[in-house]
Amino acid sequence: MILNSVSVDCVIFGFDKSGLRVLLNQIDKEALQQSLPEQISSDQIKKLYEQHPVLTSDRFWSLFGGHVPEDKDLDEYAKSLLFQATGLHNVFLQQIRTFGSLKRVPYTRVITVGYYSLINPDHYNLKQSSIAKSLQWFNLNELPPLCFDHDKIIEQALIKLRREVMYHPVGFHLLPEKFTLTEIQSLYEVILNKKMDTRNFRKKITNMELLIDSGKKQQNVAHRAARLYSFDTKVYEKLKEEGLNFRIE
Amino acid sequence: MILNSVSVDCVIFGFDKSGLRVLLNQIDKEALQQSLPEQISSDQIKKLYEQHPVLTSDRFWSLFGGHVPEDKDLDEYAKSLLFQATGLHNVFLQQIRTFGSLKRVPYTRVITVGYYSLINPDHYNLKQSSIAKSLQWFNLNELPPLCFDHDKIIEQALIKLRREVMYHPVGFHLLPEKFTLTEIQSLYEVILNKKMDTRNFRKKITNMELLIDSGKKQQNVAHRAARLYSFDTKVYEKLKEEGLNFRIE
DNA sequence: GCAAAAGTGTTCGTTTTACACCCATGT
DNA sequence: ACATGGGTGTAAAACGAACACTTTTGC
Repeated sequence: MILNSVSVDCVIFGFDKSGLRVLLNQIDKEALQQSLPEQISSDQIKKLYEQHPVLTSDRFWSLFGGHVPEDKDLDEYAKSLLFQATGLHNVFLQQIRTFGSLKRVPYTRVITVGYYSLINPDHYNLKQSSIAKSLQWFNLNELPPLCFDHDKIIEQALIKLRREVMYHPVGFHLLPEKFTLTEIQSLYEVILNKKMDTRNFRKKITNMELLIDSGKKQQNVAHRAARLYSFDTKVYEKLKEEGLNFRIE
Repeated sequence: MILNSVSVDCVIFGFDKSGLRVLLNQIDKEALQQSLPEQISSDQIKKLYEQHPVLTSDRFWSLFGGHVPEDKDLDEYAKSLLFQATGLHNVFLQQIRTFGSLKRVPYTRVITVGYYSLINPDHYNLKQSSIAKSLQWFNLNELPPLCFDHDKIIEQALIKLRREVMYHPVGFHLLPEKFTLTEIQSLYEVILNKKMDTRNFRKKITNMELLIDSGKKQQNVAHRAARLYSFDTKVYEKLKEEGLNFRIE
Protein backbone atom coordinates (compact mmCIF):
# COMPACT_ATOMS: atom_id res chain seq x y z
CA MET A 1 0.00 0.00 0.00
CA ILE A 2 1.17 3.49 -0.75
CA LEU A 3 0.04 6.78 0.68
CA ASN A 4 -1.54 8.37 -2.38
CA SER A 5 -1.47 11.81 -0.96
CA VAL A 6 2.22 11.96 -0.07
CA SER A 7 5.16 11.85 -2.42
CA VAL A 8 8.87 12.51 -2.25
CA ASP A 9 10.78 14.41 -4.95
CA CYS A 10 14.57 14.57 -5.10
CA VAL A 11 16.62 17.42 -6.48
CA ILE A 12 19.90 15.72 -7.28
CA PHE A 13 22.75 18.19 -7.71
CA GLY A 14 26.04 17.53 -9.42
CA PHE A 15 29.02 19.76 -10.11
CA ASP A 16 31.83 19.79 -12.66
CA LYS A 17 33.62 22.16 -15.04
CA SER A 18 30.33 22.97 -16.72
CA GLY A 19 28.86 24.16 -13.43
CA LEU A 20 26.04 23.07 -11.20
CA ARG A 21 23.71 20.47 -12.64
CA VAL A 22 20.51 18.67 -11.80
CA LEU A 23 19.58 15.11 -12.61
CA LEU A 24 16.14 14.91 -14.21
CA ASN A 25 13.88 12.11 -15.24
CA GLN A 26 12.20 12.00 -18.59
CA ILE A 27 8.48 11.31 -18.63
CA ASP A 28 6.78 10.00 -21.72
CA LYS A 29 3.10 10.04 -22.53
CA GLU A 30 2.42 6.53 -21.31
CA ALA A 31 3.90 7.15 -17.90
CA LEU A 32 1.77 10.26 -17.68
CA GLN A 33 -1.43 8.41 -18.67
CA GLN A 34 -0.82 5.92 -15.93
CA SER A 35 -0.43 8.58 -13.32
CA LEU A 36 -3.80 10.15 -14.15
CA PRO A 37 -6.94 9.01 -12.33
CA GLU A 38 -8.81 6.32 -14.27
CA GLN A 39 -12.19 7.98 -14.48
CA ILE A 40 -10.86 11.12 -16.08
CA SER A 41 -13.00 12.42 -18.98
CA SER A 42 -11.62 13.59 -22.29
CA ASP A 43 -12.98 17.03 -21.46
CA GLN A 44 -10.99 17.07 -18.30
CA ILE A 45 -7.91 15.94 -20.15
CA LYS A 46 -8.35 18.75 -22.61
CA LYS A 47 -8.60 21.27 -19.79
CA LEU A 48 -5.62 19.72 -18.09
CA TYR A 49 -3.54 20.08 -21.24
CA GLU A 50 -4.63 23.67 -21.63
CA GLN A 51 -3.59 24.53 -18.12
CA HIS A 52 -0.36 22.56 -18.24
CA PRO A 53 0.83 22.74 -21.82
CA VAL A 54 4.06 21.02 -20.89
CA LEU A 55 2.13 17.78 -20.55
CA THR A 56 1.21 17.80 -24.25
CA SER A 57 4.76 17.63 -25.47
CA ASP A 58 6.07 14.18 -26.25
CA ARG A 59 8.76 14.39 -23.67
CA PHE A 60 9.05 16.47 -20.62
CA TRP A 61 11.00 16.21 -17.43
CA SER A 62 10.44 15.77 -13.76
CA LEU A 63 12.35 15.35 -10.55
CA PHE A 64 12.94 11.78 -9.59
CA GLY A 65 10.32 10.86 -7.04
CA GLY A 66 7.54 8.58 -5.98
CA HIS A 67 4.72 8.00 -3.58
CA VAL A 68 5.60 7.00 -0.05
CA PRO A 69 4.74 3.40 0.81
CA GLU A 70 2.69 3.03 3.95
CA ASP A 71 5.31 0.81 5.52
CA LYS A 72 8.36 2.91 4.79
CA ASP A 73 9.99 5.58 6.85
CA LEU A 74 10.01 8.90 4.98
CA ASP A 75 13.76 9.54 5.09
CA GLU A 76 14.46 5.91 4.25
CA TYR A 77 12.20 6.14 1.27
CA ALA A 78 14.01 9.24 0.04
CA LYS A 79 17.28 7.34 0.38
CA SER A 80 15.90 4.42 -1.56
CA LEU A 81 14.71 6.72 -4.35
CA LEU A 82 18.17 8.19 -4.53
CA PHE A 83 19.61 4.71 -4.75
CA GLN A 84 17.23 3.83 -7.56
CA ALA A 85 18.24 6.94 -9.46
CA THR A 86 21.98 6.81 -8.90
CA GLY A 87 22.95 3.38 -7.63
CA LEU A 88 24.63 5.15 -4.73
CA HIS A 89 24.30 4.65 -0.99
CA ASN A 90 25.39 7.09 1.72
CA VAL A 91 24.94 10.20 -0.31
CA PHE A 92 24.31 13.60 1.25
CA LEU A 93 20.53 14.00 1.35
CA GLN A 94 18.43 16.59 3.15
CA GLN A 95 14.89 17.79 3.23
CA ILE A 96 14.18 21.04 1.43
CA ARG A 97 10.64 21.54 2.65
CA THR A 98 7.19 20.17 1.99
CA PHE A 99 5.16 21.53 -0.87
CA GLY A 100 1.44 21.34 -0.27
CA SER A 101 -0.42 23.87 -2.32
CA LEU A 102 -3.77 22.74 -3.47
CA LYS A 103 -3.35 22.62 -7.22
CA ARG A 104 0.28 21.70 -7.49
CA VAL A 105 -0.67 18.42 -9.15
CA PRO A 106 -3.76 18.64 -11.35
CA TYR A 107 -6.66 16.34 -10.53
CA THR A 108 -5.29 14.81 -7.40
CA ARG A 109 -4.16 16.14 -4.09
CA VAL A 110 -0.53 15.30 -3.57
CA ILE A 111 1.65 16.83 -0.92
CA THR A 112 5.29 16.31 -1.75
CA VAL A 113 8.30 16.32 0.51
CA GLY A 114 11.25 17.80 -1.36
CA TYR A 115 14.78 16.52 -0.73
CA TYR A 116 18.06 17.62 -2.19
CA SER A 117 21.15 15.59 -2.65
CA LEU A 118 24.76 16.40 -3.49
CA ILE A 119 26.63 13.99 -5.71
CA ASN A 120 30.38 13.58 -5.90
CA PRO A 121 31.50 13.56 -9.54
CA ASP A 122 33.68 10.52 -8.91
CA HIS A 123 30.36 8.73 -9.04
CA TYR A 124 28.90 10.31 -12.12
CA ASN A 125 28.87 7.01 -13.85
CA LEU A 126 25.30 6.19 -13.01
CA LYS A 127 25.01 3.07 -15.11
CA GLN A 128 24.14 0.98 -12.08
CA SER A 129 20.95 2.92 -11.74
CA SER A 130 17.80 0.95 -12.48
CA ILE A 131 16.31 3.68 -14.65
CA ALA A 132 19.44 5.24 -16.02
CA LYS A 133 18.11 5.49 -19.57
CA SER A 134 15.52 8.09 -18.75
CA LEU A 135 17.82 10.19 -16.57
CA GLN A 136 19.88 13.11 -17.74
CA TRP A 137 21.96 15.91 -16.22
CA PHE A 138 20.90 19.45 -17.01
CA ASN A 139 22.75 22.63 -16.43
CA LEU A 140 20.86 24.75 -13.91
CA ASN A 141 20.67 27.62 -16.36
CA GLU A 142 19.27 25.48 -19.14
CA LEU A 143 16.49 23.51 -17.55
CA PRO A 144 14.00 21.84 -19.87
CA PRO A 145 10.24 22.16 -19.38
CA LEU A 146 9.36 20.58 -16.06
CA CYS A 147 6.07 19.19 -14.87
CA PHE A 148 3.98 20.42 -11.97
CA ASP A 149 5.83 22.72 -9.58
CA HIS A 150 9.16 20.97 -10.02
CA ASP A 151 10.78 24.19 -11.17
CA LYS A 152 9.82 25.76 -7.85
CA ILE A 153 11.15 22.80 -5.94
CA ILE A 154 14.50 23.15 -7.71
CA GLU A 155 14.49 26.86 -6.98
CA GLN A 156 13.88 26.21 -3.28
CA ALA A 157 16.57 23.53 -3.29
CA LEU A 158 19.04 26.06 -4.63
CA ILE A 159 18.04 28.62 -2.01
CA LYS A 160 18.46 26.01 0.69
CA LEU A 161 21.80 24.89 -0.72
CA ARG A 162 23.01 28.50 -0.84
CA ARG A 163 22.18 29.09 2.78
CA GLU A 164 23.64 25.81 3.83
CA VAL A 165 26.87 26.32 2.00
CA MET A 166 27.48 29.70 3.61
CA TYR A 167 27.36 28.38 7.13
CA HIS A 168 28.19 24.69 6.91
CA PRO A 169 30.76 22.76 4.92
CA VAL A 170 28.24 20.71 2.93
CA GLY A 171 29.24 21.98 -0.50
CA PHE A 172 32.23 19.68 -0.35
CA HIS A 173 29.99 16.72 -1.03
CA LEU A 174 29.89 17.94 -4.61
CA LEU A 175 33.65 17.53 -5.01
CA PRO A 176 35.68 14.45 -5.82
CA GLU A 177 37.83 12.93 -3.12
CA LYS A 178 40.85 14.95 -4.19
CA PHE A 179 40.33 18.43 -5.51
CA THR A 180 42.13 21.69 -6.14
CA LEU A 181 41.60 25.01 -4.41
CA THR A 182 40.37 26.44 -7.68
CA GLU A 183 37.70 23.76 -7.83
CA ILE A 184 36.39 24.66 -4.38
CA GLN A 185 36.40 28.29 -5.29
CA SER A 186 34.51 27.79 -8.51
CA LEU A 187 32.05 25.56 -6.64
CA TYR A 188 31.33 28.41 -4.26
CA GLU A 189 31.19 30.89 -7.09
CA VAL A 190 28.66 28.84 -8.99
CA ILE A 191 26.45 28.13 -5.99
CA LEU A 192 26.50 31.66 -4.63
CA ASN A 193 26.58 33.21 -8.10
CA LYS A 194 29.39 35.56 -7.15
CA LYS A 195 32.96 36.07 -8.28
CA MET A 196 35.46 35.83 -5.47
CA ASP A 197 39.02 36.99 -5.01
CA THR A 198 41.45 34.10 -5.31
CA ARG A 199 43.94 35.26 -2.68
CA ASN A 200 41.28 36.04 -0.10
CA PHE A 201 39.43 32.83 -0.77
CA ARG A 202 42.55 30.74 -0.34
CA LYS A 203 43.54 32.55 2.83
CA LYS A 204 40.13 31.90 4.28
CA ILE A 205 39.86 28.27 3.41
CA THR A 206 43.38 27.38 4.45
CA ASN A 207 42.88 29.16 7.80
CA MET A 208 40.03 26.78 8.54
CA GLU A 209 42.50 23.92 8.69
CA LEU A 210 39.95 21.76 6.96
CA LEU A 211 42.17 20.79 4.05
CA ILE A 212 44.97 18.28 3.89
CA ASP A 213 47.57 18.64 1.17
CA SER A 214 47.63 15.20 -0.43
CA GLY A 215 51.14 15.85 -1.76
CA LYS A 216 49.88 15.03 -5.24
CA LYS A 217 49.29 17.24 -8.22
CA GLN A 218 46.98 17.33 -11.19
CA GLN A 219 48.09 15.24 -14.17
CA ASN A 220 47.93 16.07 -17.87
CA VAL A 221 46.82 19.63 -17.63
CA ALA A 222 47.97 22.20 -20.16
CA HIS A 223 49.27 24.55 -17.51
CA ARG A 224 50.92 24.50 -14.13
CA ALA A 225 49.49 21.53 -12.24
CA ALA A 226 47.54 22.41 -9.10
CA ARG A 227 47.92 20.72 -5.74
CA LEU A 228 45.29 18.20 -4.79
CA TYR A 229 43.70 18.42 -1.37
CA SER A 230 41.39 16.25 0.66
CA PHE A 231 39.50 16.79 3.91
CA ASP A 232 40.34 16.38 7.50
CA THR A 233 37.16 14.57 8.45
CA LYS A 234 37.51 15.50 12.12
CA VAL A 235 37.63 19.21 11.35
CA TYR A 236 34.87 18.68 8.82
CA GLU A 237 32.57 17.20 11.46
CA LYS A 238 33.45 19.98 13.86
CA LEU A 239 32.60 22.66 11.32
CA LYS A 240 29.38 20.88 10.46
CA GLU A 241 28.38 21.16 14.10
CA GLU A 242 29.65 24.61 14.92
CA GLY A 243 29.07 26.25 11.60
CA LEU A 244 31.42 28.45 9.66
CA ASN A 245 31.14 31.73 7.85
CA PHE A 246 31.49 31.77 4.10
CA ARG A 247 29.83 35.00 3.34
CA ILE A 248 32.65 36.55 1.37
CA GLU A 249 32.76 39.85 -0.51
CA MET B 1 -12.55 14.80 3.42
CA ILE B 2 -9.25 14.84 5.21
CA LEU B 3 -5.96 13.25 4.27
CA ASN B 4 -5.61 10.70 7.03
CA SER B 5 -1.94 10.21 6.47
CA VAL B 6 -0.85 13.86 6.68
CA SER B 7 -1.07 16.14 9.65
CA VAL B 8 0.31 19.52 10.65
CA ASP B 9 1.73 20.26 14.12
CA CYS B 10 2.54 23.76 15.33
CA VAL B 11 5.26 24.68 17.79
CA ILE B 12 4.03 28.04 19.08
CA PHE B 13 6.80 30.00 20.81
CA GLY B 14 6.32 32.87 23.19
CA PHE B 15 8.81 34.96 25.15
CA ASP B 16 8.69 37.01 28.34
CA LYS B 17 10.63 37.58 31.57
CA SER B 18 10.32 33.90 32.38
CA GLY B 19 12.07 32.96 29.15
CA LEU B 20 11.10 31.08 26.03
CA ARG B 21 7.81 29.23 26.19
CA VAL B 22 5.72 26.86 24.12
CA LEU B 23 1.96 26.70 23.87
CA LEU B 24 0.70 23.16 24.37
CA ASN B 25 -2.64 21.49 24.11
CA GLN B 26 -3.96 19.17 26.77
CA ILE B 27 -5.33 15.85 25.63
CA ASP B 28 -7.75 13.91 27.77
CA LYS B 29 -8.61 10.24 27.50
CA GLU B 30 -11.70 10.74 25.40
CA ALA B 31 -9.90 12.74 22.76
CA LEU B 32 -7.31 10.00 22.64
CA GLN B 33 -9.92 7.23 22.29
CA GLN B 34 -11.40 9.01 19.34
CA SER B 35 -8.11 9.28 17.58
CA LEU B 36 -7.48 5.53 17.76
CA PRO B 37 -8.61 3.26 14.95
CA GLU B 38 -12.03 1.75 15.64
CA GLN B 39 -11.16 -1.91 15.28
CA ILE B 40 -8.39 -1.79 17.84
CA SER B 41 -8.36 -4.74 20.23
CA SER B 42 -7.90 -4.45 23.98
CA ASP B 43 -4.70 -6.42 23.58
CA GLN B 44 -3.40 -3.85 21.17
CA ILE B 45 -4.40 -1.08 23.51
CA LYS B 46 -2.50 -2.75 26.30
CA LYS B 47 0.59 -2.99 24.12
CA LEU B 48 0.15 0.59 23.02
CA TYR B 49 0.03 1.76 26.62
CA GLU B 50 3.10 -0.25 27.45
CA GLN B 51 5.07 1.31 24.62
CA HIS B 52 3.77 4.80 25.24
CA PRO B 53 3.21 5.08 28.96
CA VAL B 54 2.42 8.77 28.60
CA LEU B 55 -0.91 7.81 27.04
CA THR B 56 -2.06 6.12 30.25
CA SER B 57 -1.92 9.24 32.35
CA ASP B 58 -5.16 11.17 32.71
CA ARG B 59 -3.72 14.22 31.08
CA PHE B 60 -0.90 14.65 28.76
CA TRP B 61 0.10 17.27 26.28
CA SER B 62 0.59 17.66 22.57
CA LEU B 63 1.41 20.28 20.01
CA PHE B 64 -1.60 21.93 18.50
CA GLY B 65 -2.27 20.23 15.20
CA GLY B 66 -4.66 18.42 12.95
CA HIS B 67 -5.08 16.44 9.78
CA VAL B 68 -4.90 18.27 6.50
CA PRO B 69 -8.22 18.56 4.68
CA GLU B 70 -8.11 17.40 1.09
CA ASP B 71 -9.28 20.78 -0.13
CA LYS B 72 -6.93 22.97 1.86
CA ASP B 73 -3.56 24.31 0.95
CA LEU B 74 -0.93 23.09 3.42
CA ASP B 75 0.41 26.48 4.48
CA GLU B 76 -3.13 27.87 4.68
CA TYR B 77 -4.13 25.02 6.89
CA ALA B 78 -1.22 25.67 9.22
CA LYS B 79 -2.30 29.31 9.40
CA SER B 80 -5.85 28.31 10.21
CA LEU B 81 -4.64 26.00 12.98
CA LEU B 82 -2.65 28.85 14.42
CA PHE B 83 -5.74 31.02 14.28
CA GLN B 84 -7.77 28.37 16.06
CA ALA B 85 -5.17 28.13 18.79
CA THR B 86 -4.44 31.81 19.27
CA GLY B 87 -7.17 33.86 17.61
CA LEU B 88 -4.39 35.66 15.74
CA HIS B 89 -3.91 36.31 12.05
CA ASN B 90 -0.69 37.35 10.33
CA VAL B 91 1.62 35.71 12.78
CA PHE B 92 5.14 34.60 11.86
CA LEU B 93 4.85 30.96 10.81
CA GLN B 94 7.40 28.74 9.09
CA GLN B 95 7.90 25.11 8.28
CA ILE B 96 10.34 23.24 10.45
CA ARG B 97 10.48 20.04 8.45
CA THR B 98 8.38 16.97 7.86
CA PHE B 99 8.50 14.08 10.28
CA GLY B 100 7.81 10.76 8.68
CA SER B 101 9.28 7.93 10.66
CA LEU B 102 7.29 4.80 10.56
CA LYS B 103 6.21 4.41 14.15
CA ARG B 104 5.96 8.00 15.20
CA VAL B 105 2.25 7.54 15.79
CA PRO B 106 1.27 4.09 17.05
CA TYR B 107 -1.21 2.10 14.98
CA THR B 108 -1.56 4.48 12.11
CA ARG B 109 0.81 5.94 9.60
CA VAL B 110 0.83 9.67 9.94
CA ILE B 111 3.41 11.94 8.38
CA THR B 112 3.37 15.32 10.02
CA VAL B 113 4.55 18.64 8.72
CA GLY B 114 5.98 20.67 11.59
CA TYR B 115 5.60 24.45 11.70
CA TYR B 116 6.86 26.93 14.21
CA SER B 117 5.38 30.24 15.07
CA LEU B 118 6.60 33.27 17.03
CA ILE B 119 4.06 35.13 19.12
CA ASN B 120 4.31 38.72 20.25
CA PRO B 121 3.52 38.95 23.98
CA ASP B 122 1.21 41.91 23.35
CA HIS B 123 -1.11 39.20 22.11
CA TYR B 124 -0.73 36.74 24.92
CA ASN B 125 -4.34 37.18 25.80
CA LEU B 126 -5.56 34.19 23.89
CA LYS B 127 -9.13 34.26 25.08
CA GLN B 128 -10.42 34.63 21.56
CA SER B 129 -9.11 31.19 20.79
CA SER B 130 -11.75 28.55 20.24
CA ILE B 131 -10.04 26.00 22.42
CA ALA B 132 -8.31 28.25 24.90
CA LYS B 133 -9.29 26.16 27.92
CA SER B 134 -7.09 23.24 26.99
CA LEU B 135 -4.07 25.38 26.04
CA GLN B 136 -1.26 26.33 28.33
CA TRP B 137 2.17 27.93 28.08
CA PHE B 138 5.13 25.89 29.27
CA ASN B 139 8.64 26.96 29.93
CA LEU B 140 10.97 25.22 27.48
CA ASN B 141 12.99 23.78 30.34
CA GLU B 142 9.96 22.37 32.09
CA LEU B 143 8.01 20.61 29.43
CA PRO B 144 5.34 18.16 30.57
CA PRO B 145 5.06 14.63 29.14
CA LEU B 146 4.32 14.94 25.44
CA CYS B 147 2.71 12.44 23.13
CA PHE B 148 4.26 10.82 20.09
CA ASP B 149 7.40 12.52 18.87
CA HIS B 150 6.27 16.00 19.81
CA ASP B 151 9.30 16.49 22.02
CA LYS B 152 11.50 15.91 18.98
CA ILE B 153 9.46 18.32 16.92
CA ILE B 154 9.94 21.00 19.56
CA GLU B 155 13.65 20.25 19.65
CA GLN B 156 13.90 20.64 15.88
CA ALA B 157 11.86 23.83 16.07
CA LEU B 158 14.37 25.25 18.52
CA ILE B 159 17.28 24.25 16.33
CA LYS B 160 15.61 25.89 13.36
CA LEU B 161 14.82 29.01 15.39
CA ARG B 162 18.42 29.23 16.56
CA ARG B 163 19.78 29.11 13.07
CA GLU B 164 17.23 31.54 11.80
CA VAL B 165 17.84 34.04 14.56
CA MET B 166 21.57 34.15 13.92
CA TYR B 167 21.25 35.18 10.31
CA HIS B 168 17.84 36.81 9.99
CA PRO B 169 15.96 39.27 12.18
CA VAL B 170 13.02 36.94 12.90
CA GLY B 171 13.51 36.80 16.66
CA PHE B 172 11.93 40.21 16.90
CA HIS B 173 8.52 38.68 16.28
CA LEU B 174 8.71 37.47 19.86
CA LEU B 175 8.93 41.01 21.22
CA PRO B 176 6.16 43.50 21.93
CA GLU B 177 5.82 46.53 19.70
CA LYS B 178 8.02 48.62 21.98
CA PHE B 179 10.87 46.97 23.79
CA THR B 180 14.13 47.68 25.54
CA LEU B 181 17.63 46.76 24.44
CA THR B 182 17.89 44.48 27.45
CA GLU B 183 14.81 42.62 26.29
CA ILE B 184 16.33 41.96 22.89
CA GLN B 185 19.54 40.85 24.47
CA SER B 186 17.88 38.44 26.85
CA LEU B 187 15.79 37.11 23.95
CA TYR B 188 18.98 36.29 22.10
CA GLU B 189 20.58 34.88 25.21
CA VAL B 190 17.65 32.58 25.85
CA ILE B 191 17.35 31.38 22.28
CA LEU B 192 21.06 30.86 21.74
CA ASN B 193 21.65 29.77 25.32
CA LYS B 194 24.67 32.03 25.69
CA LYS B 195 25.49 34.99 27.87
CA MET B 196 26.49 38.06 25.90
CA ASP B 197 28.37 41.24 26.73
CA THR B 198 25.98 44.18 27.09
CA ARG B 199 28.21 46.83 25.58
CA ASN B 200 29.15 44.76 22.57
CA PHE B 201 25.59 43.63 22.02
CA ARG B 202 24.31 47.19 22.06
CA LYS B 203 27.03 48.38 19.75
CA LYS B 204 26.18 45.67 17.28
CA ILE B 205 22.47 46.13 17.26
CA THR B 206 22.56 49.90 17.10
CA ASN B 207 25.02 49.75 14.20
CA MET B 208 22.42 47.82 12.23
CA GLU B 209 20.21 50.91 12.21
CA LEU B 210 17.24 48.64 12.68
CA LEU B 211 15.96 50.30 15.83
CA ILE B 212 14.07 53.54 16.26
CA ASP B 213 14.17 55.25 19.63
CA SER B 214 10.50 55.81 20.45
CA GLY B 215 11.43 58.62 22.80
CA LYS B 216 9.49 56.85 25.55
CA LYS B 217 10.70 55.03 28.62
CA GLN B 218 9.57 52.17 30.77
CA GLN B 219 7.02 53.05 33.44
CA ASN B 220 6.79 51.83 37.03
CA VAL B 221 10.02 49.93 37.20
CA ALA B 222 11.99 49.83 40.42
CA HIS B 223 15.17 51.03 38.79
CA ARG B 224 16.30 53.40 36.10
CA ALA B 225 13.72 53.25 33.31
CA ALA B 226 15.00 51.91 30.01
CA ARG B 227 14.38 53.46 26.63
CA LEU B 228 11.75 51.84 24.47
CA TYR B 229 12.57 51.09 20.86
CA SER B 230 10.61 49.93 17.86
CA PHE B 231 11.65 48.75 14.40
CA ASP B 232 12.37 50.48 11.20
CA THR B 233 10.30 48.15 9.02
CA LYS B 234 12.23 49.09 5.86
CA VAL B 235 15.57 48.09 7.39
CA TYR B 236 13.89 45.05 8.86
CA GLU B 237 12.75 43.87 5.43
CA LYS B 238 16.19 44.57 4.00
CA LEU B 239 17.91 42.51 6.69
CA LYS B 240 15.39 39.71 6.22
CA GLU B 241 16.44 39.55 2.58
CA GLU B 242 20.15 40.09 2.89
CA GLY B 243 20.72 38.35 6.16
CA LEU B 244 22.73 39.55 9.10
CA ASN B 245 25.29 38.08 11.41
CA PHE B 246 24.37 37.52 15.00
CA ARG B 247 26.94 34.97 15.93
CA ILE B 248 28.35 36.80 18.89
CA GLU B 249 31.09 35.79 21.31
C1' DG C 1 58.45 31.18 -26.14
C1' DC C 2 53.70 31.52 -25.34
C1' DA C 3 49.24 30.43 -23.43
C1' DA C 4 46.80 29.08 -19.26
C1' DA C 5 46.03 28.58 -14.91
C1' DA C 6 48.52 28.20 -10.12
C1' DG C 7 50.19 30.43 -6.49
C1' DT C 8 51.48 34.16 -3.33
C1' DG C 9 51.74 39.22 0.61
C1' DT C 10 50.79 43.70 2.10
C1' DT C 11 48.18 47.53 3.37
C1' DC C 12 44.10 49.59 5.20
C1' DG C 13 39.78 49.86 7.25
C1' DT C 14 36.28 47.48 9.88
C1' DT C 15 34.66 44.42 13.22
C1' DT C 16 35.12 41.83 17.33
C1' DT C 17 36.54 41.12 21.83
C1' DA C 18 37.54 42.05 26.59
C1' DC C 19 36.77 44.75 30.24
C1' DA C 20 34.51 48.35 34.79
C1' DC C 21 32.20 52.09 36.36
C1' DC C 22 28.57 55.77 36.94
C1' DC C 23 23.43 56.78 36.34
C1' DA C 24 18.42 56.96 37.17
C1' DT C 25 14.58 55.37 39.59
C1' DG C 26 11.49 53.30 43.30
C1' DT C 27 11.31 51.88 47.86
C1' DA D 1 20.70 55.40 51.21
C1' DC D 2 20.34 51.27 48.96
C1' DA D 3 19.01 47.92 45.53
C1' DT D 4 18.17 47.20 40.78
C1' DG D 5 19.03 47.21 36.33
C1' DG D 6 20.35 51.05 32.49
C1' DG D 7 23.75 52.91 30.06
C1' DT D 8 28.42 54.01 28.28
C1' DG D 9 34.20 54.01 25.81
C1' DT D 10 38.62 52.36 24.68
C1' DA D 11 42.44 49.66 23.29
C1' DA D 12 44.22 45.44 21.12
C1' DA D 13 43.46 41.72 18.03
C1' DA D 14 41.38 39.51 14.29
C1' DC D 15 39.26 39.71 10.06
C1' DG D 16 37.81 41.35 5.39
C1' DA D 17 38.64 43.90 1.11
C1' DA D 18 41.36 45.49 -2.48
C1' DC D 19 44.96 44.76 -5.35
C1' DA D 20 49.37 42.61 -9.42
C1' DC D 21 52.90 39.91 -10.37
C1' DT D 22 55.77 35.46 -10.70
C1' DT D 23 55.73 30.37 -11.37
C1' DT D 24 54.92 26.04 -13.58
C1' DT D 25 53.47 23.27 -17.20
C1' DG D 26 52.20 21.57 -21.93
C1' DC D 27 52.22 22.59 -26.47
